[in-house]
Amino acid sequence: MLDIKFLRAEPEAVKENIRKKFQDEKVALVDEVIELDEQCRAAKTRCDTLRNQRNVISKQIGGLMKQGKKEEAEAAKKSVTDMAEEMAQLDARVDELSAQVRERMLVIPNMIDPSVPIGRDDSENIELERFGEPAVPDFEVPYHVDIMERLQGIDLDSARKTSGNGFYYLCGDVARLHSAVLSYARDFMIDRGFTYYIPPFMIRSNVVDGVMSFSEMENMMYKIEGEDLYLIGTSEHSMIGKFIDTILDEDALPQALTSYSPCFRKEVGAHGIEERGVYRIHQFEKQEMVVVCRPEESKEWFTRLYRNTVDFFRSLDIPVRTLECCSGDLADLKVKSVDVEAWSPRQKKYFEVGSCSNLGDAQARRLRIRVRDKVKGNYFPHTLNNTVVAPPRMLIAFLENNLRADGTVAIPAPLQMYMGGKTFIG
RNA sequence: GGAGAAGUCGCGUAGUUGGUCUAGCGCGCACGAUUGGAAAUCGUGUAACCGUCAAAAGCGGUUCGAGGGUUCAAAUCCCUCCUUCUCCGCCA
Repeated sequence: MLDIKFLRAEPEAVKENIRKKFQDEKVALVDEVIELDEQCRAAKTRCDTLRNQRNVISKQIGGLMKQGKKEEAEAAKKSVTDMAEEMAQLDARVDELSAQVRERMLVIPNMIDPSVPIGRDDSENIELERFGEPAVPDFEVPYHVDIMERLQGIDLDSARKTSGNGFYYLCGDVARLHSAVLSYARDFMIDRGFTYYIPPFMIRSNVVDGVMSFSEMENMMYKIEGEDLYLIGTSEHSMIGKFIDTILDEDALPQALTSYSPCFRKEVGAHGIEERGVYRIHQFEKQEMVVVCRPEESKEWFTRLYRNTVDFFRSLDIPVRTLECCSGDLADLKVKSVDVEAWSPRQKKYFEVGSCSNLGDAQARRLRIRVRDKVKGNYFPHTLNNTVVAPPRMLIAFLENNLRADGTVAIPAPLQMYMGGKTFIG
């Protein structure tokens, strides 16, 4: 969400930004906002003036009543009554106009960072850097579900019976591996100075409204029947939600948080749950990073955040690359975003395992998250988020890359203490 | 789930026969005075958002959990909702 003052001052820049994102149909919204906003402010000014008059007269009436001057008081009352109708109309007009302005402001995309490459869709995302050798072994790497089944580590048939498609039972060493990865990720981030959180796994509708659009909500969030509660789709929802409508002290910044949670997603829409396996599912678990920082520090944090994920995967011998989201593929709220992708020796390509985003001040503005600054006045901080790791999807990369010719799976050194000292499973 | 109590400007509180409430007081905080320095003391200040303005100051508006209503006028009266606390019940 943009600052409307910025839009008023730089309408052409906002339009140019919309074009860069190939959303030309939204260009007209800019002029509409300017027009509606102007009307809205005019109505508000007029309404405020009337209300001021009313307040002044009301106060006089109070004085008159006290002195017992009944007739004068009655006359004054009448003059206020005459204003009431115009005021009511103006009030309604202001409400209506500001709703129309907000409606448009919510869909006008955030200003993208100058470094974001211009492109229409995900096919034009740009590889930034590779880490590790994308090796293909000389034996065949099976589909990840087959690897898991051979390890007696997954039961999809039972999950379909109890819960339907898109759910899983993990068991034995694979389940243990799943927990080990999360425990290791937790400690990995704590060691890097992040504060560990276990947040609520359900949030209220007003928080949901704040952190996502209506269509996102419809396509992602599971609602608890008969309660004003939704299952979170990511811990970012509860972690950012905790700051809604708050003013942080300057010395509380930066907030560098790492949170664990299960994540629940309906996955309605474009992709859906069309594939077998645990790549896209209704339930997974995730270690996340969330940062709230000073605006001038967000670029530096952005790089640090996705490097954390790269380092994490590299420490588990998984080759990764970073992929910069082009303008057209960038979600409207984001200033810049980089995906971390892991190498799949079976598919011989990289696939997404995490996404790092800098939201600038847009999310903070939308959620009224502010920082107290007595000298310059309160300001909106920047917010960022990134995936550390999200199994079981991550296990696909893990198993494929650590699979050995004899069918066993190597456990890299950092994970061994979380696996009871095992150096391999199988 | 049952019963009761309560939500006021960072914190704690005052304020309910509607009108100098333009929300008082205490604490905290900031600045200043005093001091060799400090404590103590004294003084001053102490919210957010919107509008007006080139900008600041100033001025105006809104906000006493949220929303609606009554009224010329609502922290105060009425309605609906939310939340918190206490006790009981149930339960990882």
